[in-house]
Amino acid sequence: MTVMANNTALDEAAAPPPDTPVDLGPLPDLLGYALRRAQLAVFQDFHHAMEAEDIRTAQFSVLEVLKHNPGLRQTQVSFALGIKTTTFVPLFDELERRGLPERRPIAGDRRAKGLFLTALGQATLARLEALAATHEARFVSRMGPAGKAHLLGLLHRLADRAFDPDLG
Amino acid sequence: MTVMANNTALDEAAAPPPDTPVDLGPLPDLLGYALRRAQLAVFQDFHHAMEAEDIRTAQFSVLEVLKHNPGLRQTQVSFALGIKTTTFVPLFDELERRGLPERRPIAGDRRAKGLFLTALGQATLARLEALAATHEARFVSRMGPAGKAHLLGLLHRLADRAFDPDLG
DNA sequence: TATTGTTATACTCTATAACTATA
DNA sequence: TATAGTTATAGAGTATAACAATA
Repeated sequence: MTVMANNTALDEAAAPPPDTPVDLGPLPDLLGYALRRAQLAVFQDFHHAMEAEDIRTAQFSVLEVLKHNPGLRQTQVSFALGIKTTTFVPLFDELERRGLPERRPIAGDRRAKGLFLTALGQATLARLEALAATHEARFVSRMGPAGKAHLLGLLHRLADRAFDPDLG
Repeated sequence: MTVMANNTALDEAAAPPPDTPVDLGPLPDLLGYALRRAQLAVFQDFHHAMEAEDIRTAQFSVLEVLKHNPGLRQTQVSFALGIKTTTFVPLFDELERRGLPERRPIAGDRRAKGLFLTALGQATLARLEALAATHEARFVSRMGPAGKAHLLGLLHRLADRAFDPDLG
């Protein structure tokens, strides 16, 4: 613990020199802080990898869900990804404007719309998946496949409410 | 892999029933996706835990840094936490309005300001730390202290550029 | 000239309310 | 009455540009 001789009640206080290393206190030992730093690093690398294709994480997730579940309704896609429907609309509008997915009417319910990848969307997603795989490999190389598997398991324990002891 | 009989070019396409389980494809195996889900769960619990004190993660981080580094300049605090100075200003304004930290002039540089916790800020932070400890324990109970230590190590490998093999 | 702090602006993500057209 | 999709709005976080005061 550093001596805190500067923390006085003086009107004018001496400050540490500008390049003093900063003590982050308990933050590095908090799961939330470590998760935020790791997520920022991974997402920044993802965005950098996808720069040429101009695709962000939420957009990539939507395209993947449409690939694996063609015809889903907007509410189903947004719920599955934890995106509010009000957020989903402009996100999908932009993708549709670029011709990657499209809305189609659904027989039997004129309120709802089925979402599908276009041929262009399928071809684009194939390129995105290759970029994502390279991106992923960059981080897996830091811990090995076993480390990644262990990490995914631990992250799942954090994200899944079923592991909350308060919920039985 | 599900048969994708619905992915036709028909104007009107049949949709899966509304409660069909959604196939997330490769997303659950991607580190970024798992990190985002875990971070959302942990941050939501943090915000719930801090609801009575009306403190968010970035605010808590700033208060902790001031506790451990009284007198730091704004640029030093924001740089250490990865917050832009333009974001930091209104964030700190709000905390100062509530009387938790304060800006003081620095002897020798009339441009800069030293940041300090007030007595109220110190007392408040003590309560926040107790709430944060309870919050943290909720998640540690899902994996044990060894699991947390392992997780922090893996997250550090993701966040720290020093582990990037491309950088030597 | 460069730095500290600040204001202004904009874009993304998130959250809420309210509206339409259908069911 | 409820649901699918949408619009509008507002709050946070993030990013850039520009400015005043000072070094």
